[in-house]
Amino acid sequence: MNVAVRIDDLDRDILNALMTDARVPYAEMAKRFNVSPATVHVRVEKMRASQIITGTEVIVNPKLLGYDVCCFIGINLYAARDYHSALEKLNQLDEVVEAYYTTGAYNIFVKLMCHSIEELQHVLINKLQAIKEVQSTETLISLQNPINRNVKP
Amino acid sequence: MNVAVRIDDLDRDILNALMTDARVPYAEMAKRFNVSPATVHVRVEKMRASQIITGTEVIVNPKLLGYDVCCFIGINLYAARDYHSALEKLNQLDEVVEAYYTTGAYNIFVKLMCHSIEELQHVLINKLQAIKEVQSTETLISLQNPINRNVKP
DNA sequence: CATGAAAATGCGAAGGG
DNA sequence: CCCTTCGCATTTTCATG
Repeated sequence: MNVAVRIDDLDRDILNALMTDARVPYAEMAKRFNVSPATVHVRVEKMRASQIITGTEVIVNPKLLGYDVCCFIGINLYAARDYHSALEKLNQLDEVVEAYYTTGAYNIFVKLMCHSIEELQHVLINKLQAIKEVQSTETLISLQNPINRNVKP
Repeated sequence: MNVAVRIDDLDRDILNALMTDARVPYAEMAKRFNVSPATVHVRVEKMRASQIITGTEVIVNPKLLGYDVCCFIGINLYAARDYHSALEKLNQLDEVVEAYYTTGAYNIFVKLMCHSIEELQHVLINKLQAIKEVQSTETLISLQNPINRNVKP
C-alpha cells in the first residue's frame, strides 16, 4: 500500500505554486517564501524523487480543439472477471480519457470526450458497445464543468 | 459558442509534446520536428494567445499526499433551479475537485477526493447532504484509475 | 540552507526565402 | 507570410561553505 509522504509547509507552498503554474521561476517562489532559489530547487527535486510530483503538463482547452461533448459512461460487463480485457480495448479508444474501476452500479466508469453528439453516438454504438465483454452502458452527458481543480496539498 | 481553432501538424506535434511534459526545452522539440527553436517559441506563443494552451501545472500523485479515496457522487436537488446556489456551496468544499452539470439521472455530478473512508462518510453526511438544496446523493467509489490522459490534439 | 558562478534555456529583434 | 539566425536576459543547476 502507498503511504503519504511527509512534507512540510515550504513543500506545500511550493507544490501549491507549481500546481497553479508549473513554470514559475524558482527565484520568484524563493522571494515569496523567503528562502533561496537553490532551496526551492532542492525541495522540488525531493518531491520529484519521492514521486509526489510525477511530471508537468500544459493545460489545454478541449473546446478550442473541437471537443464539444463531454460525458460519463457507466459500463456493465457480462462478467466482472472480464475487467482487464475490456479495459485493454477501452484503452485503445482515444475518446476514452479516463477510466475507473468502481464498486456499485457499474463495473467500469469512463469519461469520454467527443467532437459532436453524432460522434458520441458513433463511438457508443460502434466502439463501446461493440466490445464483446460489454453488456450495457449508461450515459451521463455533461453540459458544463464549473469546478475542475486539484486536491489541496 | 466556441469554435475550434485552426492548428497545423507542427502545432499538433508541439502540443502533444507539451501535454506529456510541459518543460521539454524548445531546442529539443525543434530538433525533433526539424524547425528552429524560435519557431517552436512562436507557435507556443500563438497557442497561448488563442487560449488553446491556458497554462501549465505539475502532476501530483494524490495517494502520496494521503488522498486514498476517490469517488463520484450523483446529486439530486429538490429543485433544478437551485443549481447555482448548490454549486457555490460545493465549491467551498476542498474535497470536491470536479463538478459537472449533467442531463439525465442527476442534476450535478461531482468527483470527490478524501483521505479515508471515514472522511468520505463525514463529508457526505455533514457537508454534502447538509446543503439544503440537496435532496439525495448516490455514491460510486473508485478503486482504481487505470486510464487518465488528455484528448488527442 | 545560502552563496555564487557556470551551463542551459527562453526570448525577441532583424533579416532572408 | 513564416521561418531562421543570433545575441542578450533569465533561469536552472551544482559545488562549496
